[in-house]
Amino acid sequence: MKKAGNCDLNTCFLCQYSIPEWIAAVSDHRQHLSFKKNETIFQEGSPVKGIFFLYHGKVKVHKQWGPDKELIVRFAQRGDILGHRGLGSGERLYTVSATAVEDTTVCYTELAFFEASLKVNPSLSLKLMQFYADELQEAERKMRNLVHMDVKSRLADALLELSRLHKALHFTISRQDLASFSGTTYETVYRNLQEFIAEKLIAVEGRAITILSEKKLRKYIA
Amino acid sequence: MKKAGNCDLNTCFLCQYSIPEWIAAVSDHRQHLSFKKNETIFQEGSPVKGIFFLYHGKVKVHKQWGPDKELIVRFAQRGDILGHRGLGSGERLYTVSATAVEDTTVCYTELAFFEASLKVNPSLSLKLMQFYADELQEAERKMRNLVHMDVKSRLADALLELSRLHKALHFTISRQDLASFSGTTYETVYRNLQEFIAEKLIAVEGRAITILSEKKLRKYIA
DNA sequence: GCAAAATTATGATCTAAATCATATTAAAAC
DNA sequence: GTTTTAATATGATTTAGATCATAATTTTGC
Repeated sequence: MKKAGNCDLNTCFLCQYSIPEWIAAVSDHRQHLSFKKNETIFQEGSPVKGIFFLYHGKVKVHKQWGPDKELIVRFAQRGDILGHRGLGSGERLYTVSATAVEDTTVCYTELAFFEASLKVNPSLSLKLMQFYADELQEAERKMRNLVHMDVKSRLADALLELSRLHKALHFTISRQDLASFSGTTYETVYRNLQEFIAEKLIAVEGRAITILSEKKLRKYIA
Repeated sequence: MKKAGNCDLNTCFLCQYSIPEWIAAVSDHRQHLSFKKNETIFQEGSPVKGIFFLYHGKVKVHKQWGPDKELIVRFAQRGDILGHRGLGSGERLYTVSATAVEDTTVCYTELAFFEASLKVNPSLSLKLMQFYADELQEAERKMRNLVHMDVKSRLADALLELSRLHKALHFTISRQDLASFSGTTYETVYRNLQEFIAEKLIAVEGRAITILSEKKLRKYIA
């Protein structure tokens, strides 16, 4: 982790939904940090000191279970807020970890400044509230999927979500991350990907996955 | 569902966190409804017209999967807000159903009034935001549990949560609801409850469950 | 550029928990 | 208060998917 070049004050969740008059304050209070691939941005269980906004790169948000099991709850993209899960009514501890999956640049603001931003910018508060509602909906939809859908369907769902996130039918992800994102194991992902390939729903080359039939993939979910 | 006697303007999430001057407005805009055991308060997929506050009774918040599978995501208690999951950025549809598990009285306010309340009462907004963050944390903790813990541990977790919710070591719940809350089936709940009884961690009489050793039950989770 | 570490590939085995089947009992409805 | 319906009890069977084991290949660090 090290300091990095400036963001454009125009991209992230904070800047997008703050009134123009506030942007100067943001500029004064932000700090730029960059992280190499696989570096930890913040760690589950450690105290929340501030909020992050992703400027460049990709980040996985994940929970650990024991030494070697994880669950990826979200992939964050350019502009996204990171660390807001820590803002509950309990102890201010991160309830997830955030790890760069490629070289990444983020803006960081201390908690106090972010809270001031919420007070000053009603539309920021509103958008954050909506974002929480969206994430809660999605988390509970996935809970239902974990309980009632089989792995192949969950994997189809994960592939479609990744495609949506990347705004492309083509993206790159390791088998293990795909397993942690679908709530299963590496081996099971491997086998089901083979099946999808045989059914010509996807094409795979190393870590690169291309969706060939979004439609047929979607049928696995309903 | 029918109209019911007045709430005390003092108990629910809305009244608790509104400024005193706003309470008169709440009084003008609330509507009282009562639901019998097993009646539906609102249904997954139907449009969000308003927000509910539970005044008396118990409500399960659940998602359906096919005709006969469900997942209970939450039990709501006196004072709790209901329907806020529908306030995301997408279509305003309830993403869960709410069903009375005992005779229940709720206050109802139209969406527009609730949104006005949020604008007028910053501390209501703040509390709602914290509540979302709490629920999101909890949903993701449960996702991790579904993926990585076995049923017996999840059942222990569910029993402890129910105990916490009821603020008592004694509570009442059907086996099927316990299954839907733990992400498993009736039969598996039945068998694991037998084991807990044999281990003297709980006592069961009909639908009534008493926790005998919170401590030992807790060991199943860690 | 090479050694070490991580990721991928693939078969064999095992097991937790779902499903099925069928009494029995309890609760609700008429 | 009896019929109907729903919830509980419990054994037998099946299966999806985890775990284990071991190569082969790729990536990364020095």
